[in-house]
Amino acid sequence: MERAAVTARTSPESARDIPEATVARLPVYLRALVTLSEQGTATCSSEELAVAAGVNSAKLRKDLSYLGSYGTRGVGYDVDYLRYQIAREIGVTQDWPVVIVGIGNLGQALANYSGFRSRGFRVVALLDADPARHDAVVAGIDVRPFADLERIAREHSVAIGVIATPAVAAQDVADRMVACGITSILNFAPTVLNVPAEVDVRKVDLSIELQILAYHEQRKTNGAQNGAQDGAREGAQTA
Amino acid sequence: MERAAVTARTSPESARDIPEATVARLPVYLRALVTLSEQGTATCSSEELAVAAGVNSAKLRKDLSYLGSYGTRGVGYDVDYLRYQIAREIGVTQDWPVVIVGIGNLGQALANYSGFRSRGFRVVALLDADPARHDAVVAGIDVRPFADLERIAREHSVAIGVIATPAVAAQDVADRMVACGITSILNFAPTVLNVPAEVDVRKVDLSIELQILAYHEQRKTNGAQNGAQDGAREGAQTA
DNA sequence: CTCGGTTTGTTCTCGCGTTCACAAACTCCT
DNA sequence: AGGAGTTTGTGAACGCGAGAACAAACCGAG
Repeated sequence: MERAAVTARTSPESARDIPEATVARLPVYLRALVTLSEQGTATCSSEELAVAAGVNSAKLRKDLSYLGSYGTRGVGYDVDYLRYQIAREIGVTQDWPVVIVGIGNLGQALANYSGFRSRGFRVVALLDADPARHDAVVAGIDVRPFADLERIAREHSVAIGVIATPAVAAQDVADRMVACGITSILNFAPTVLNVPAEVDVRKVDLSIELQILAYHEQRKTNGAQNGAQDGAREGAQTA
Repeated sequence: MERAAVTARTSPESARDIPEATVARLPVYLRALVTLSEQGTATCSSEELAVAAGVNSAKLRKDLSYLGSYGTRGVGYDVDYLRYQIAREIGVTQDWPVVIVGIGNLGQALANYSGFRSRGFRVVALLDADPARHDAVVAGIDVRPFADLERIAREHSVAIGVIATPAVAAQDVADRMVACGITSILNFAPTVLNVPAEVDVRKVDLSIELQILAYHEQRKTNGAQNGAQDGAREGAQTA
């Protein structure tokens, strides 16, 4: 993992240390470029792209500058060219194999998500620990026993796993994934995963997002008057 | 900071400016406290809670200090007391009514998510523009026409809406939500929403999360050599 | 009461990310 | 060819968040 000094300049243009905040925005730019391309737009300015991506144009330009100089001053960016460059930088010029574990409501929704294949990913297996689900076919893919994980991960060189199980099972699934060589995990289960440092985990948590909204919503509605909810909010001094 | 004179108040000035980064972590702490409470833990130190929440203990203490002084030096935090204080600060001591628009695979999964009610939210309506879905009952709730949004939003004083439609419909849905007085939107559609400044939008985007993972994954596997993607020219060293 | 051990709350410092502002570079028109 | 008008790429200032470190506060033992 120590590629600190080995950041060789083998590839001509690729920038070496892209800030994390920029990495998180590149997919947004990529999607905006795809949309522009489908609309027949050949070139766009940083201002146009920034509006389409919902960000500040100065931030956009700085983000793109980490990848290299792919624009033309006085003109803008070639949509298809920039789109390819960002896709290459992210690493989605061809598909990554992905396994989904936990084929409940959410897992089925994910399996049916059409954006997978069009955006650089391919679902190679659906796994579930519950034998009652093993007969099902979801999104054209057989649901297999969780025990098949190791074989499938090996056969397809799977590096990315998605966890859509209940919270109690998530840590076990993660452990097995790590043991099978998976080094990137997208976790939909509402729990904190414990994994080795070299494994990347991103979490998507519905209730956390809603609670963040609730916090701000409370501030808004309390601006004029406390309430809308109820009045039983006095400082209940327990203990 | 001993602002005891102020912290005794109820809502008005209890904690004015909580950093956004802290707000985003409060729900994580809340969940960890609920788990600890269910396990029968009465008190915990910042270190224990930090481990359970997956963060640094110094960060945890600083976050909690924005809410007030709810701990006891030399002892730690009373689990149930702190849990209540965080829930109150977030605003989930009672349920927020929520509408879900777009009852496809994802919308159904969200409607069935049991974490809603237990974490401060109550689904009051499921709406879909497709008449073919209007006969369905999902999670015990009738799927209604999208046109019912205004009536339902008014009757239930709905402030939070969830968009689970295809991307092309999302902006229209958002516009209608805003027109109905909804001021917080959780958007699962893969598109950028354009809303007035006073409306909060949070987006959850599967393919963006996966692409971020793919970027780091590419860096890991390309540790030594760059260009395993489009470059078969260079001997692919899969170390 | 005093003292030692423990844990919180807070201050300080540092690094990252955002934004402004502008020179460099390109096109188009005359 | 040259100048006017655009737009990119980037240096610099600024604000926020992360983490270390420490004084204050609390408990229990003697």
